[in-house]
Amino acid sequence: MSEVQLKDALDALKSTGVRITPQRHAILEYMIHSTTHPTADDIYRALEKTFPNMSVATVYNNLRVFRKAGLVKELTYGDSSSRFDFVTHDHYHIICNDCGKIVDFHYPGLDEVEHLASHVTGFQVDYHRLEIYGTCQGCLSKTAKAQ
Amino acid sequence: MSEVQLKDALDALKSTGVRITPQRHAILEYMIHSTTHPTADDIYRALEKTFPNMSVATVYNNLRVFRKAGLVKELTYGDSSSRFDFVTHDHYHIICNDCGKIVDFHYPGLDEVEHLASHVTGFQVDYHRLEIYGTCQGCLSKTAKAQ
DNA sequence: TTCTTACATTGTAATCGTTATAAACAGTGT
DNA sequence: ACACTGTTTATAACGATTACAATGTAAGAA
Repeated sequence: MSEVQLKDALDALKSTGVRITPQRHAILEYMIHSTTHPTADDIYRALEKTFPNMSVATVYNNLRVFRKAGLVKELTYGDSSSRFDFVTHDHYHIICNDCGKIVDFHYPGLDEVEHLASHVTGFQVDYHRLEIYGTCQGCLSKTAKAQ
Repeated sequence: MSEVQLKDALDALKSTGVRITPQRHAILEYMIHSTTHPTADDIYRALEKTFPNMSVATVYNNLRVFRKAGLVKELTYGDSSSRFDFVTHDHYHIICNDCGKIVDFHYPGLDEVEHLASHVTGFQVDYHRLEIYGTCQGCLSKTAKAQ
């Protein structure tokens, strides 16, 4: 199934005239198989073994290419580095304020909010971003024990 | 009315044992009267005249103090610098992808999403963040003319 | 009041994520 | 083979934010 995703992504890229290099292939593959939401540096370090000469700039460049192609979303989480998320179905993120863990969950799109916002402000709406913050089960039980 | 907000904010700070310095007073006052969503540097430059010796670090330090006290929210918008928003009523932001303008709009809280997310993931939910992205009227008419 | 202590501010250096740049390197079409 | 265009690499630069050490300042105890 993720093979299909990869193929679709590569096709989508090719159709927009972007060349498929081994590095791009590897980055996409890594992102699709990754269950976490990696930073640029995560990706860089994960592929270091396979591409000893690859530059961090290549990772950033290609993440930007993917983002422009709509294959990847960038999540700016607080002060630290951005995390990147391969776009699959519509889903949102819930983020643990203690350990930074990010978990996906599904929810029907918030079209109504978009419409209202567009109506009130006169903006042409493109998309939205929703994140929920809290504490994950692991950190909850950790602090419970500590007391 | 914004005088009341300022007084409330100062009281809230004092009650948590935070000292009210002239700089803190000025930063809070600026944020409450500001209709935009200023960056740390905006605040710094605005108060330069009144506090010629104030350091940028002071602005950052105090914004962090305010954030921890729940008086101020930090908006990490893309790659550039964070913007800070004095917390008033529940409102959300719509952001122009062209010029970066941020406009407030009201919408009833998304409690339902929070509940579902909490139920599905087992997180204890604290708060959420929602932003809508698009193009503002000004930029829309600008690009319309350019064609 | 004066001393002491804890918190605040200041100025500057350092950090870290990200981007710019220039050179070397493919692929593709002629 | 040649020119062209897009890609990677390596490194320098940038810019926002933070850490740190020194100085300043307010409040409470003696």
